[in-house]
Amino acid sequence: MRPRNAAATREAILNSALEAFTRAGYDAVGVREIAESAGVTAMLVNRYFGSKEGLFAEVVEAAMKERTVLTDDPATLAADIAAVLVRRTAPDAGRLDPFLLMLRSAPNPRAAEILRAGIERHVEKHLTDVLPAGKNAEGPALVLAVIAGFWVMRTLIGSTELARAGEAVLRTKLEKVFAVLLAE
Amino acid sequence: MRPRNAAATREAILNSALEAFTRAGYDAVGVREIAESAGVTAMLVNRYFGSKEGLFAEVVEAAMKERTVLTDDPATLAADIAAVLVRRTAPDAGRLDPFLLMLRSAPNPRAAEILRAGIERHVEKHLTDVLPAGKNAEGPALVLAVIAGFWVMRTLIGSTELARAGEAVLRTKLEKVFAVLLAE
DNA sequence: CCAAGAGGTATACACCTGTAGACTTAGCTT
DNA sequence: AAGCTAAGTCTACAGGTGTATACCTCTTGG
Repeated sequence: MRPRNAAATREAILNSALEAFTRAGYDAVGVREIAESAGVTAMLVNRYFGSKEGLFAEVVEAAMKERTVLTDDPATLAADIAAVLVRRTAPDAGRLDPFLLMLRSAPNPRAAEILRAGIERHVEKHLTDVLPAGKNAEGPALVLAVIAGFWVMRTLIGSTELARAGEAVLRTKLEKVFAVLLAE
Repeated sequence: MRPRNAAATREAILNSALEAFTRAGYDAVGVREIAESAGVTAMLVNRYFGSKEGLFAEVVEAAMKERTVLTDDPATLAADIAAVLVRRTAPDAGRLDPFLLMLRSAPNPRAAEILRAGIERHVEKHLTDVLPAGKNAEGPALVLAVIAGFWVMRTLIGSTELARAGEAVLRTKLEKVFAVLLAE
């Protein structure tokens, strides 16, 4: 049994859940699995978060609230996004990115709705704030789409072509794409 | 009981499976569900396809073999892809696209591997063939990534920004992106 | 000192999962 | 008409799902 510390236990469950949901996706993870890896019984999860869905909602909120590593300078934004993206999706990179959480959980409609809300409230908003307030309203959304797609093909699917391609080439091409999308 | 026609029954199962896997993804669909909607017992699925995984493999093969509607003219390729993509992801469009099959099933690693093979053997290859044989080897893979990402955000997640944006704007921006990626 | 309540566990339910093995029946062939 | 085989079904298993109810036990406050 865990030492009786509600706050710490909650945090432990939240961490286990983030790891599990990101690794396998909402549907493929059971609450028992999450609970066990937090050193706790399954029922405690429901006591603290109401339900599996409630737990997921908190995980998403926590994952998206963390500031993304981006410049505040619109001029280097495209290059910055491209560089971070290529590095984070590299075959040897640690696999704990909010995008993976999203892509692996999105097939479940309830999870998808939670994710949509989180993205628009945090990620998309953050991107919009950095950009000069112009009339390019769909720019950030399209940038996110490209990022998501790159994650899908490079890590979920494991495209051999994207694995073989040099990182420099990918960075260059993606930078051009982001530049096009972020241009007013 | 179905009339005893092995070929027709096989086809019926295959069609039901394509529909179900595309609508809900590999993990969220049970063989009983597929069998029932084909007017058949669950065990017949395994008799014909060996296992759920075997069935999925045949579904993917069939779905990807169908020729994609693309010009053979490299000059209008970018515009063509953009137009088809925006139309097929429209909120009122019928939802039976191989990309949905892929995105909803990719979280399962075994399914992902099957999908990767299918994509590289059919879709990616088709795209490569249309392009002028240049040294832009990662072009087609990146185009697929953008398409996949757009599908994710517009239909799986349901981004309100991408729903609000006019189709013409989306088409224009995507065309520019594809042009960048397909350029040598 | 001991009772109250918070933190955590145990048991159970109703249902679904993929698939193995034994069984039945329809339809063609002789 | 009979019989054989392909086509299809039935039953069952071993395990997993989320979660509701009831229970236990440690810690703290009076």
